[in-house]
Amino acid sequence: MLSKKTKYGLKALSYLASVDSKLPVQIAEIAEHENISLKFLESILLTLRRNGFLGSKKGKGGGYYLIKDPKDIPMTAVMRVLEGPIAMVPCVSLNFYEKCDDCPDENACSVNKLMLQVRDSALEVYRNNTLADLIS
Amino acid sequence: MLSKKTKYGLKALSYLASVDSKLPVQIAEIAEHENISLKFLESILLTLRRNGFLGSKKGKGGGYYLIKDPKDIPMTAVMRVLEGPIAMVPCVSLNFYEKCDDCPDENACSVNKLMLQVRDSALEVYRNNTLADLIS
DNA sequence: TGATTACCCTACTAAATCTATAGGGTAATT
DNA sequence: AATTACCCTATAGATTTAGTAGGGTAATCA
Repeated sequence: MLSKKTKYGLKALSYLASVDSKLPVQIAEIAEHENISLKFLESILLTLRRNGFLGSKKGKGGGYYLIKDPKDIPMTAVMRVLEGPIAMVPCVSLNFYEKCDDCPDENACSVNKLMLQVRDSALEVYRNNTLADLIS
Repeated sequence: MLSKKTKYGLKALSYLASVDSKLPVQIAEIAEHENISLKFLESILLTLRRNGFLGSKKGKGGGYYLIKDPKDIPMTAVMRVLEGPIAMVPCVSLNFYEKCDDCPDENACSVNKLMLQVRDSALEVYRNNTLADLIS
């Protein structure tokens, strides 16, 4: 299940990409337009800024804005920051690998075998989609 | 994230498919071989039986066994029973559809657009894999 | 320079879900 | 009739989610 955090983050990014001016957009405006709790959105935008997706400007006329061109923002990066691992089990994760404590041999594990394919197929989708693709 | 329930269920099914006799296998044997809590496994096997994947036999020499040939058990069916919806958001789910309460227009929603592709790619993997494919 | 605006940060919490554990009941086989 | 193994209910600790509350701080503009 996709977390609300990821969902809201994606919506916020999409909104920022759709207004397409480089002017900062206030949190309140995004929250209202996308029906998101203001305080919750605030924390999400903060992590997006810390991870290099957004810039922010304080003071009057401030707000958040995209740092890069939407077509240069792949969904792989966004998903990893917001949702975490793309893989459904740690033992097939590229960026968050962890060994299963109950599984003696990964290569013989049916779960591993299946989830490897699921991860690859999801990765392909995320790699083929940039933020620009989502708003067209 | 894949739940332990699904993980254990898949492992149990794989084990039953790998022994490939039609003789019932006791819960305790599966639990020990796959490092699964016995009582937890018990409840998982029960739901698999109720959903037409397994048969059971009581009494001495009893246990669980596959009802169908492993190559006739698609992962789509297994995943839906154990894990629930394959889609990451209800608004793109085929079998568990639900409208988003915060989203005025699904067709204009970027999350919907992305998750639709993710669902389709996952579905393709699950459709192309039967239980037989996982143990070979 | 001072008021305003908007970002920034911490702490807490209600609710839900997950992952079991405990303990007993019941049905089928030998 | 005894044994074996399935079947069912209830409970609970841990973790995660999805916020809420409240205040602090930095930058802008008049």
